[in-house]
Amino acid sequence: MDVHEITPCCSPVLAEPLTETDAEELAAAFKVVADPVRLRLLSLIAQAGEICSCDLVAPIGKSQPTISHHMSVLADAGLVHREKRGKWAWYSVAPERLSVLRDALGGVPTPAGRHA
Amino acid sequence: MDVHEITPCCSPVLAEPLTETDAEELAAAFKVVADPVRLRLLSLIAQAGEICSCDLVAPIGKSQPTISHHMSVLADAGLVHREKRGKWAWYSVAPERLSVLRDALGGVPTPAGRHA
DNA sequence: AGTCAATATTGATGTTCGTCAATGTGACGA
DNA sequence: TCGTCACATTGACGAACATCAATATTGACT
Repeated sequence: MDVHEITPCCSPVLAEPLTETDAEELAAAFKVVADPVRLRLLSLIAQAGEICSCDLVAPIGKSQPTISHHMSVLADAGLVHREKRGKWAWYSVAPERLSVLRDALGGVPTPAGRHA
Repeated sequence: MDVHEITPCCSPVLAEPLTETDAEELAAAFKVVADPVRLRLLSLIAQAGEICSCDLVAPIGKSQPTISHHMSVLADAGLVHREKRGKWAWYSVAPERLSVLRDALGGVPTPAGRHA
């Protein structure tokens, strides 16, 4: 499956009416992140900058096929980059892709009062 | 790729290791938004400012119980406010809640220079 | 060649989730 | 009080998904 094309940038959920198709795509994109294992994988990869699958199985505590499956989901969604070097698969995050999701959640330029 | 502007420095997901519990919570939160019907509902409500259930069923094209179910999910997640007035239930969005999700995805509080 | 190590894929299983028909719960008006 | 309208809840069904054991594939090394 190629969930790759998620509408480049501008699907502010709160701004304009979502077509059924746009909603499907956006939902599919969020579904990728809506899993605890994948979130922890993203976290691990981000901190390492670059990491190989062999170092992902143990910290997560799931079987190797399960990790491989989740990494494929993340890679297919474009959230991580996969590079095979020798027998190892090295992963790194694709921040642009995360930004797409973030922007979809409220393209609102921050209500001007939210500074903290 | 034009990643020169990204600065993936400060997102909760990308910044510190997610505990298993934190990952569960975050995933649950994203799961709420990872549904096309709920996204369209959010979109409809946001544009109307305030809207009652009776005006949600037709545009979405699902049964009344289904809409009611999704609205409960959104309300339980705190993404919308529910106010019963007479027989009608009026809904409005809770933007703060969406911000939480957005921040989790790369919490840069809008760099103030990057406007679309 | 042959063997081992790392990762991907297959098949199967249990669970979660979206959906609807039917029914229940209040609220309003005659 | 009775009937109706708006919404919530229940129960059930099917599809999607996360997970693992087993197996396949690919790369490196001798």
